[in-house]
Amino acid sequence: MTRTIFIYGLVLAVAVFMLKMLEYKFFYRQLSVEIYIGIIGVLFTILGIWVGNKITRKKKVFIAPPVGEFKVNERILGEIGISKREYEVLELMAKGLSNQEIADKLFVSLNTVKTHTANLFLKLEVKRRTQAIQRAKELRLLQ
Amino acid sequence: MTRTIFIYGLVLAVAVFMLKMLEYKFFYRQLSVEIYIGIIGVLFTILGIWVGNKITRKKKVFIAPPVGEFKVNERILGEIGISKREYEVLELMAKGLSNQEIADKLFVSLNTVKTHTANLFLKLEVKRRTQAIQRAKELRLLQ
DNA sequence: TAATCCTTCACCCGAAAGGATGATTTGATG
DNA sequence: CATCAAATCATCCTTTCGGGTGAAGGATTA
Repeated sequence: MTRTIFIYGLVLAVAVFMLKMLEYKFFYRQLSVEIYIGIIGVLFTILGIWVGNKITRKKKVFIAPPVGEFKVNERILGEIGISKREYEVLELMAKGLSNQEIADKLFVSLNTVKTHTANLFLKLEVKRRTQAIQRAKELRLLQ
Repeated sequence: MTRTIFIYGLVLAVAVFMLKMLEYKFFYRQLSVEIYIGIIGVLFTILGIWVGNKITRKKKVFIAPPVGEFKVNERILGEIGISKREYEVLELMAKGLSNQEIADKLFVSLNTVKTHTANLFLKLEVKRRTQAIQRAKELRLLQ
């Protein structure tokens, strides 16, 4: 990235230099203003395309289809003793939300969410949220 | 594509028009040549970036629904540009391992793992590891 | 040969996550 | 009514994550 900017600057400098040369010819050989502008335009357009391709890498948006039906295993849910609220947190956690985002979505404080997650980790017997999500899917608590 | 070219032409025409106006000011208000060139340069650079983005445009790619057993979608893997090592990290990440644990398992430093994860987040266009795992499963890069 | 990619590692810094613990309120239930 | 679980929030502290940047060596390729 820094390199790209550097190269861009360099090319720009060279371009300006070349334009100065051109300017010289322009004044002494009666090159028309239009041609002058045209050359500058083409030059910078090419430069722009190049830079644009460098910084915004071409990308494709992949869209995956949703999969099949699913039924929550209520039995295990009760057996482990996961409360309604905790389950809500679990769901949002599995969607990849941060604790703060979950807190905002449920209209509670960050601390509350942290309490819920801590309880979930205890009940699911895991140490991290990634493991919790995994475990929950294994137990068919989540799709 | 034809449309893009057409729009490009249109914008070009507008640009030339604006430049003519500028030229007018240039001659009558003694705008310096450097500023004139600068404006033209910036204008056409922006134009170039825009055109570049239009040409190499992100397109939607729909992923085939899952049939039978799981098979890693090598095509997407290559298209997104995830390297072997990065994929290994992705797998371990999905198993719920921490960066440190991944580092130990792959016999590399924690910093290396963090570099890989950072690259993965870029390529998968996500912000967190939980999202990365999700996305990877959507794209059928992981089971 | 030069450019590019991959892999490796480092340092800094701020944000997020997690552990431990305690406290309050509310609703259900024996 | 007393009690218990659930839900809420807090504080303190440590660990983990993630962003940004730079750099070096090896492999591949134009």
